[in-house]
This record gives sequence, C-alpha cells and structure tokens, in this order.
Amino acid sequence: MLLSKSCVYGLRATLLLASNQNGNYTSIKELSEKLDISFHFLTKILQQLTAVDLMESLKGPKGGVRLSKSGEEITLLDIVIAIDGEDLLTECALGLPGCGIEKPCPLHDMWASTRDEIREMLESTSLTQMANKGKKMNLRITADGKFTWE
Amino acid sequence: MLLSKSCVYGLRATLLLASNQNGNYTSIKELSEKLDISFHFLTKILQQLTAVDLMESLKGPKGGVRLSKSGEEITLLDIVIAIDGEDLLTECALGLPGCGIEKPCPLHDMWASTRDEIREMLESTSLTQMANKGKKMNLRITADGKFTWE
DNA sequence: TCTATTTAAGAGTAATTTGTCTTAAATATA
DNA sequence: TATATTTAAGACAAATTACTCTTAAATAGA
Ligand code: FES
Ligand code: FES
Repeated sequence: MLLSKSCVYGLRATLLLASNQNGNYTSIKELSEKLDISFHFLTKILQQLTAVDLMESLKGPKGGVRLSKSGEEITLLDIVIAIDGEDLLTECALGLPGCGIEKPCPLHDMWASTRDEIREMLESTSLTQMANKGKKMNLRITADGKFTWE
Repeated sequence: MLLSKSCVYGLRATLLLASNQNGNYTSIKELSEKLDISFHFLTKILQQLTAVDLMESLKGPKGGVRLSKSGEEITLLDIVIAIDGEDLLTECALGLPGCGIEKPCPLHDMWASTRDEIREMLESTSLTQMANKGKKMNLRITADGKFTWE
C-alpha cells in the first residue's frame, strides 16, 4: 500500500474541511459520520495534524477542528508527511538503509525518479485544488459514494 | 512502504539467482547467508515463487532453487505480483474500492498515471538487466554492502 | 456556576505482517 | 539401503498497524 490507512483517512478528512472552509470549527463526529470512519480512530489521526499545526482544534460545544491556514496553502504532501512521515519519499525500494548515499541499489535510478514524481505530484497539489475538483466533478471520497459535497 | 518486506527479499534473492544463472540449483541457505535474510523466512517467500512457477526447487543434497526460465524473461513485475499481488497497481490512492470504475476519487487521474509508470518501470525491467547493472556498477543489495557479485 | 458537548490522552483489543522453530518429505550419494 | 542434506509445511511468537473504549480536560451557553 502506498499510503497507510491513517494517512488516507487524514487526507479524506482534510479534503472535506477544505471543501467548506468558512472559519468555523467542524466537529470530528460530523467528519467521521460523513466519511464513514471510526470516530475515535479519526480523532487520533487528526490529533497528529494539530500537533504539527496543520489544524487547530477547540474543545467543548461549538468545538471541533479546522485547517490552520487556507486549504490552498496546504499540500497533499504536508498531510502525507505529517501522518506517514518521509519514508515513502526517501526510502530505498529494496529497503536498504541510506538510499542513495554511498552505494545505491540496482533499482535506485528508476525508483528515485518515480519517487520524485510522486513527491512532485503531492507537493504541487493543494487540498483546495483537490476539493474543488471533487466538488465540481462530483467525485468520490467514501466507499459507498453516498457522500455529497454540499 | 511501496513493497512489502517479503517482496523486497524475493527481489533480492531472484536478482542474485539471475546474476549467476548456470542451470545449477542454489541452496536457500546460501542465498539467505549472502543476503543476510532469515533462512526460514526466505524459504517461505521463495515457496510463493515456485508455486507460480517462476522458480523450480529440488530437495536433498545438491538441491536448492533456480529460476524456471532465463532471468531475461522474468520481470521485476512478475516477482512483485507473485508476492504482493496486484494491489499496488490497481488500488485507489484513497483506499476506495473499485478504483476508476463508476466514480473515481479526486486523486485518481494523478495517481493512475503515476501508478502506470510504476508498472511500466517494473514490467520493462528484467532480473538479468538489474543483475547485470548491479554487477557492472558494483551496486548494493544488502544493508551492509558487504555482498559481492562474484 | 452548572451542564452538556467536544477534543485529548492513554489503555486495551484485533488483525496483519514479519519472523522463528519444529517436523515431514524428498533425494543425492556413499 | 542408510545417511546426510535440503525444501515443504505448518504451528507458533513478535512486531506493527488498525481500531475500540474509557476517562480526563476544556469550554460554550444556560
Ligand atoms: S538505494 Fe535503493 S532506491 Fe536508492
Ligand atoms: S479511484 Fe482513487 S485512485 Fe482511482
């Protein structure tokens, strides 16, 4: 799997947040229901995003989470790195320690270029871009497809 | 992680087999020692390759494993699919079921093209090609780099 | 101030992946 | 045929990932 489940859940949730960013807090309960993700699990994941200040949270009634800046300023890469770390983008395809430095593995050239392309793709795409695309083309971010971008 | 550890171990072992393919059987013991992989674990992994006839095995003294055809005819993709399955090359980046069909997810276009590129890269590269490259450029297929392509 | 609501934190469970160990089956060779 | 060697198979254990549940802390609003 390219991305962990946690990461995928984090992406889905932040896409949703970016899709109707209005300054208000959205409760994790609401996110978890719309996205059909376990509430407690999603809470844990989103905590990782608030920990690195990609999100802000507020406890209590009217509380919830919101992006800490405009969704245009947050890239998919920001979310991926916050949750899965840099491994995907730095590790050797053969799992050898210290990709690239000293002695590369036989797959290095091929993999390094594909890997850079993945990074480029994630880095050049903002949450808002993806959310807008999803909204405009009515794309899917849940398994059943019942989700609607209001 | 792009590839599972099992898959990576399978690739390393088959690269080694391709690097000195002479019709003889190589014992898994020898492979596991050269590659610094647990013998029993590697045995299990290679069984998956013999199960799909990418390798042949022989029990007893002088026994071991060998590629069932020329390493030029076996691609990296063959090994990856035999061990990790098609998931990496067919699954949705957001983990949604049925990538592409019906309603794609917002990442679909981007991911599908990157994914095809990964497939292309694995499919167009044979074990022998990689092994020759490794031999010629003295590249690394173990963590410590002590391994030598005799 | 009191209460209901909501995130934070952490313990605990389940599933999957990774790795170990033991025994059985096959086979080359003496 | 007897023995040593090697893969096959399967039970088992450890580590990681995925998920659940309970309790604490914060806060808006009555
Ligand atoms: S060293 Fe293996 S991919 Fe870089
Ligand atoms: S539907 Fe998500 S990548 Fe194809």
